[in-house]
Amino acid sequence: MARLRVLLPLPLAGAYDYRVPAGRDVPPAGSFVVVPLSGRQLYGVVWDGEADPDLPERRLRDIVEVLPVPPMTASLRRFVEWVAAYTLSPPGAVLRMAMSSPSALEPPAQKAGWRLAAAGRRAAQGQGQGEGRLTEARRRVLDAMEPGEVYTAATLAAEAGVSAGVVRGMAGAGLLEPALLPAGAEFPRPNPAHPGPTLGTEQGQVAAALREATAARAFGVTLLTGVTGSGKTEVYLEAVAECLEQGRQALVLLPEIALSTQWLERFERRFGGPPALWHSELGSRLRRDTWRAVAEGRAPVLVGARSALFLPFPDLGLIIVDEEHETAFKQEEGVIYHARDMAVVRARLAGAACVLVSATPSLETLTNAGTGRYAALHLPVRHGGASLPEVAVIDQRRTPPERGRFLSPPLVEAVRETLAAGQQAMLFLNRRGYAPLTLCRSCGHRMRCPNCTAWLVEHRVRRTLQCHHCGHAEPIPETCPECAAEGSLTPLGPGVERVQEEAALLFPDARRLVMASDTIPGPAAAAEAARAIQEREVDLIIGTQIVAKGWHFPHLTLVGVVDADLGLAGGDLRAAERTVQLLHQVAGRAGRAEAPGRVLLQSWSPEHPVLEALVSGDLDAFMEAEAESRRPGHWPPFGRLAALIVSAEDEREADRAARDLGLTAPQAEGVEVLGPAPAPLALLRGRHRRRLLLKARRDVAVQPLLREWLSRAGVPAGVRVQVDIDPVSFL
DNA sequence: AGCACGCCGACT
DNA sequence: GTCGGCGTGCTC
Repeated sequence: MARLRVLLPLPLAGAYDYRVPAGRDVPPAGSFVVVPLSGRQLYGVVWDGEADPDLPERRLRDIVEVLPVPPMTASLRRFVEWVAAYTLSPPGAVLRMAMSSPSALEPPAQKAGWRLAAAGRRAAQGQGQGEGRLTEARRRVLDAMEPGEVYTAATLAAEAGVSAGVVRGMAGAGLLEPALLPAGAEFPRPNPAHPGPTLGTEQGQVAAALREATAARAFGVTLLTGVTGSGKTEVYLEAVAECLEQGRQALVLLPEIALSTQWLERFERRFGGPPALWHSELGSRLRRDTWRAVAEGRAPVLVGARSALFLPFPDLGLIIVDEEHETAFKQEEGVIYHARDMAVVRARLAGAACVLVSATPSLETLTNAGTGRYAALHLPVRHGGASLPEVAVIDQRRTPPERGRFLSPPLVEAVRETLAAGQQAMLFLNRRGYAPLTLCRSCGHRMRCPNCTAWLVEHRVRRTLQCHHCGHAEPIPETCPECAAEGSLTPLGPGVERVQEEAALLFPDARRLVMASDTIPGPAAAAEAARAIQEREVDLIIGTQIVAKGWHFPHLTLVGVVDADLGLAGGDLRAAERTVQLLHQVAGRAGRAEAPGRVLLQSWSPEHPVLEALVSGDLDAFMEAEAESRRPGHWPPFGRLAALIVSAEDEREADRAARDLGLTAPQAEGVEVLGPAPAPLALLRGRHRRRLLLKARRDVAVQPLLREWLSRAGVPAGVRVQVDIDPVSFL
């Protein structure tokens, strides 16, 4: 009896061997199968390679069933293996991401529909005999139908522009016969020939280059840069159009797909219809239908969050990573991976073109473009004649805000002018809630999270103190929990809620909108906010980083950054790079139409290179300097990093395990291990955390080193060691 | 990921 | 004397 290997979506070390019952066909690699495992039945994938001939027959069990789904392509199987090896995760854990909708593997439910009967086909060809006179309405229904295709009564009536009664009547007359069709959403086919927006000369040239890269039907990476408003989206949608014309599938990754309603409008303008969507908020039904539509090639374009990389595209021709510098592409839990980097790998294994898009590319990507590994295309000007906003710093030391206030006089004045001119203004502060710290004025006690090394953030609207790391929330106490003093708890520092309170005092007549992840929880709220702003129902937007991405606010002419220094503190390798990217992105919201924009950055250290770069607008020079500061120490992208996070409920256990790991650290040429040290979030969700950082030269393969190190060290029970290859966050 | 087996506290 | 807590270990 034949044996084969089956990979299961579980964190097991490898594939398990199963038997194909006698007389049954041996399913090819990639087939989705049902197999027994310790008394239950699981879905798995027939994997490549030979089964172990030494495994005794009695330990083998039979494959139960081969599922009627297109097999997983070799390209996706290699991708699963590659990601597992790179991230040091069990392959099954990666496979689980590629099987994220198990119910999609089951035969789809069928629903009742109609197709042309023999009499209907004759009538359609004008050879009807005795089936009654062919009315105009019935004629239209026949014209709308393809022979052999199955339609629901409702879609058929809608397509033909007749009432449902006509369809019923035709069925009664024998022109149509009942048939079953797969239930679930019909997936629209975006039309590459749809007349989209007209491109400018330079846009057209860049679009042509991207089309060429896509038409090559081979792997290659292109970096597409250009300031906000230069039309990068419209340009890369031409690559999508080319991919569709090639008959291959296209994948667009966006950092925050759930909030991207304006992006979807631009897509529809180009293609006359929507793409398929993939993100964590999809309902289970839509999720299942989408997964299956992708697998069957019925979804030619899919737009999604990072997890969409693991969808079973049968013939992927193009991957776009928009806002490639965004840290949201880094998955920080479970299998820890960077979707931008994995997109490049997925494209290579699929023989697809890959386009990385950003106004402010990451240093990693810039370096790859600099060495010629990636092609580079640039859109130099803003489309439609709009100019870049003018950026200036407000020196808080010279013109400080009033005591207990956070908006300095020049910024208040600028907002006033803007509002008086009937234009919109935005105040940006990357901090949710009312105040980041609550302090007792009487004894100095600070309200902190019981589970994490973090202050509790006051959310005045919800009347709670919240931890932004673990979700802990408690009511704001009347008295200090430490010294019992009454009314002594004082909010310290601003969050967007507090800025909105100040704005209410300063600009009482302005219609204000707070945009933060807790006030804009999903696509519907995002769409409503975008609409209200576009319709000028809002004068002043007060927002966190969610306002930075992808929005188009044509009447916004002033952006005030409440705290431009925020994010520069702390020993994070990428703090400066990230701050430049975020603030540049926010600045790009201003002045997109005919009115020129203005950006004011409140800062206590205007001489900081980040602020100077933003004011001068010379981000290239800033990134070059950033590169030169990282090169000598072999910091990324000129070297490799891997973080080990050791955690345990017991603090001493965590300490001991981390110390033991440090003592057994690999000693090799070009490799350095830093730590252990308490993680900045030394306590997270009740676990004590220690960090070690392995730094290696670029030419060192860190995975074998780490594998050997971890197996040698032997982690005690209760202690968890997470490996984060290419860490982005240093918490 | 489940689920069983296994060793220490409050009960019919 | 048992029922049950969830800590370790195995599943082809």
